[in-house]
Amino acid sequence: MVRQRIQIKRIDNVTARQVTFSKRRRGLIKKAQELSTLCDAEIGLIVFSSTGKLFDFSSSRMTHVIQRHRLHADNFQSLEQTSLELESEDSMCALLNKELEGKTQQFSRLNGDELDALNLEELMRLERQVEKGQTKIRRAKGEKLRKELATLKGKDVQLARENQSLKEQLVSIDKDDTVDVLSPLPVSCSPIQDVAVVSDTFLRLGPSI
Amino acid sequence: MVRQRIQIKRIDNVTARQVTFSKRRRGLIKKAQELSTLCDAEIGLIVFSSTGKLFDFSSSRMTHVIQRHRLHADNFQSLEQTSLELESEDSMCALLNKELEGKTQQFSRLNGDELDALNLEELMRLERQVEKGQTKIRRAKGEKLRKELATLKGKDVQLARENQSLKEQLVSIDKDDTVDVLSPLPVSCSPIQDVAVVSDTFLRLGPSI
DNA sequence: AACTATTTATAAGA
DNA sequence: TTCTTATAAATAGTT
Repeated sequence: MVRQRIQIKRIDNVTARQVTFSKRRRGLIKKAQELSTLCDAEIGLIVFSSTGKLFDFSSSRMTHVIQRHRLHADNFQSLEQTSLELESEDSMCALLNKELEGKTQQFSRLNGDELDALNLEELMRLERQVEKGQTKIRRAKGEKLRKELATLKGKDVQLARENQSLKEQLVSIDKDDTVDVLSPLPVSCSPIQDVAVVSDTFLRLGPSI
Repeated sequence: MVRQRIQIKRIDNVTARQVTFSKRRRGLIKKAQELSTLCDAEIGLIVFSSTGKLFDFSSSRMTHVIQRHRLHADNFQSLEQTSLELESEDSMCALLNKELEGKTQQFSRLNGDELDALNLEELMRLERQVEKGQTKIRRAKGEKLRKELATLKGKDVQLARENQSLKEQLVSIDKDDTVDVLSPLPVSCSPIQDVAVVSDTFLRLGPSI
């Protein structure tokens, strides 16, 4: 519908799907609001993202909209309504269970387990998928690392400065000879520990930063 | 919002309101459909006109959408929970739902998405996890490949043998001069296609067999 | 319902 | 995520 008209079919790319979802969800909710205001309509809108997140809008209490819908639905579906109503929780559980199983299997396969049933092509697709994820993870790691190092560097400089000023203080105190230099320094005067964090971070790095 | 931009407030003129309702209702439902298709979202939309007429759309069973909505609502409205009915099925569903969300997130992260909340150490753990999976997947691919090649090789040998025997038959038939050699060979006599599978398989292989 | 001048929504890219 | 922008889609007012 813009730049280029798109087909109305599932967007495979996860990122693109999330972006589109975010934009269109807001558009949809805005339209629902406008319709309810302009035409004095009672509206309930429920949206679950593919990741299971809930978004909703209702012009009045959602429970009221749902109640009213049930009343109307009863007129036309009194046959299947009773049995469905009773089983709904059960079937909900069953559905969730099935979803969970599917997701668990996908997860296992991404971890290299339960691969027996896959054919060569599927294995190769899986391999590509893992490589994509790997790239993203490494990029995220690199960024996180850069940020952490920048922070530590700043801290480092600051601590070195503090160190310097503390040394100067000690020198001037030594001159006065009025202080017991054997008593422990207050905590804030022990920069060595904090500086050590820098090298610790370096040690924890993998081979492929 | 055309010819002249309109204010989003109740349309007083009854006719105009009905017309607008009809147009916008269709637009809204179309948008809901598109969003559910494009983004794999579960959507329920309920609209009552000011005259009390019901229009609705749901990407799956409306009852399912409503149930799922109640589950989510329950998580945030523990105040008004009637403690009696929530004991069994509902809490079971809520639990499954939570599990599913958790698994979905893990899955996303393995795919390199939703990494923002992870710290450096977690990212590195994730990287190692992906590498392990990758190794397993590659091993599985290699094995699958070896098997497929072995099978094809066997087939190849057999087809070569068949080819040979067919040629011999042709030679002996030529001698007789009793056969129309222009008529197409029966399917089972066209070994070229089958042999081609071998090289096709080679072409499809990734760089890291 | 159809038309069409405009507004709005939004896909792609930054 | 948020902004921008070119373009597609929706729609207010009219016929």
